[in-house]
Amino acid sequence: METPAQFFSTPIYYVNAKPHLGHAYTTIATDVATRFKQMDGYDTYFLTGTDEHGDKIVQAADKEQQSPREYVDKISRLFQDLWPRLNVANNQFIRTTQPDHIRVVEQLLTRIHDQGDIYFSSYEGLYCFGCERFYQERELVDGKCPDHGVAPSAIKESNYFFKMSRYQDWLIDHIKAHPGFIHPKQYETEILSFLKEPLEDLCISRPKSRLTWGITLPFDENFVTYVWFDALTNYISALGYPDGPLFKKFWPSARHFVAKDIIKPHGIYWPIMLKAAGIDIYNGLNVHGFWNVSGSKMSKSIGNVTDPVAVTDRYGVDAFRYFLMREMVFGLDANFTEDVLVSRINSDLANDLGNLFSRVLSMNLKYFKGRVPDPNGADFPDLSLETDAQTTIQQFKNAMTAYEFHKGVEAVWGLVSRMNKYIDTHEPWGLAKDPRQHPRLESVIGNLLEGLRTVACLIYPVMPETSTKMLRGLCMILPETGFFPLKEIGKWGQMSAGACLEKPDSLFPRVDVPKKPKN
RNA sequence: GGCGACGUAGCUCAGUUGGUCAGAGCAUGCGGCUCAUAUCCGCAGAGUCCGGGGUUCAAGUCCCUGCGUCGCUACCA
Repeated sequence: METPAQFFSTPIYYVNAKPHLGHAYTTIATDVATRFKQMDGYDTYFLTGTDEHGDKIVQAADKEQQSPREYVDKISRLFQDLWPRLNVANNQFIRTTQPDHIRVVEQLLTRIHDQGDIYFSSYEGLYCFGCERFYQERELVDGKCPDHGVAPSAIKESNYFFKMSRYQDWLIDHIKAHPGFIHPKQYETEILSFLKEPLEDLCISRPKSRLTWGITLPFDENFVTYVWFDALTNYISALGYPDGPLFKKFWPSARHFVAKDIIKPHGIYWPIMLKAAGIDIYNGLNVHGFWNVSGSKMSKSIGNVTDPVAVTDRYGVDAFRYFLMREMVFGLDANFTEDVLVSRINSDLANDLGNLFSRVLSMNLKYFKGRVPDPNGADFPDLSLETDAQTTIQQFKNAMTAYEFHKGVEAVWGLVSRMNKYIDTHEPWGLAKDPRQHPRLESVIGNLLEGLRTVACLIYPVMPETSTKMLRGLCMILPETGFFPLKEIGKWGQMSAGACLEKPDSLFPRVDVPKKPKN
């Protein structure tokens, strides 16, 4: 049987500011999904990158007295350097200023232009010379430009337009015929409701008199292409469209992760562009919500733009990744607060998981000098955790397959909790006092070790470092991939009997919280 | 204005297709254990599931309506 392929992407991030919490979340979520699919037996490809053309880039570069090229190199570098620090294992980092990307954009534009879905037309609008842009009536304040306080002038400009309206009915049918194309469902509803209104055609160019930092239209050298034909095309240019082996293997298995602010370009423009170009439509869109910080929207003026580097430096990468996946219901908004992060670290990671790992291994050390009990020793069906583990694996798989990361994490913690109860119920310290009970004690410890192995395997997508640390502590020999395939995890008795386990370091030290004085 | 989301225990929030759905975690109180990172386990409390109406044998769960919070309203040519 052929290995199924799965392509995941993040948006390419616009390099007009440095990376923040939102970028980190999208990218980590995509990384988690990728790692999970690998465990589930897929060949995966994970793409991220930066979007580097356009007006705002030129302005930002001017402000820093740099050329656009210098400027985009600098900011793009910040993104490229961030991902390894967050344990994000992307296969490729694409930049829209790369020649091979530019070539594909040109090809795509040519193709769609040749078949007649791009036309030239003039537009008359309200233009502010200070801002160098057109305004919609509703954007004006008392009929004046909000930045300059000057009434804009009515001027005429000609541009190229993409005939999206032609494909509106097709898109509606496509969405309805492919459940899950836009996930979660509430965003599909949203897109379909947009599509109830007639689509207007998309302006895809800017005259070079106004903007030169872009890709020149292949059919008119006086214009550059604007935003979406440049940015969205990255998803296929990165794979080497039209003939590259990656493209042949991974297209159209793409699922694009995006935040809810860019569902329209991804849910409407992009499928229509593909359709017009005669390219297969991507598999689907995974849309997530926004992170608020301490209860308010992230913004520069409030000063709560959260820097992922600062958080991970302080609390660790795995704790950060865990928090993001556990705390946000995929698709809904969530709140990021340092208090809540610390509370999650202390209760879930230190008290539940870390302490469980520690108590089991120290009992094994105390009662059996660290030797792993023989799985073929005495069998006590009433002591088996195998069914619990298998149930957990199934729940985990179901949740992760549906991109419900918080549920996947919860399923694993359900097992952690059951193991803590199990210890209390069977009181190994009581069994240890009676030599006749030693076979039972061995079975209890053996089951707990197997349970820990299961947990260690399952947390791999979310917390790869901790997974490895735990598996090493359990003397499991890691496959070269760094993880155990999902379908192999449930098999009981995989620990090597007789291996000698040492007392490990704490997985997650508690974070001291100064008690708040009452009142 | 239009469209959409949300409004569930002190706090943060889960609740696919209507029928153990009145929940989890945290916080709080009491009790238990000692293997463990002063960790773990048990028990307890509170909520008219925003208000009102409707459909149904049965509704946080569907429909209508009111209130509150938030987001989008694109092609910024």
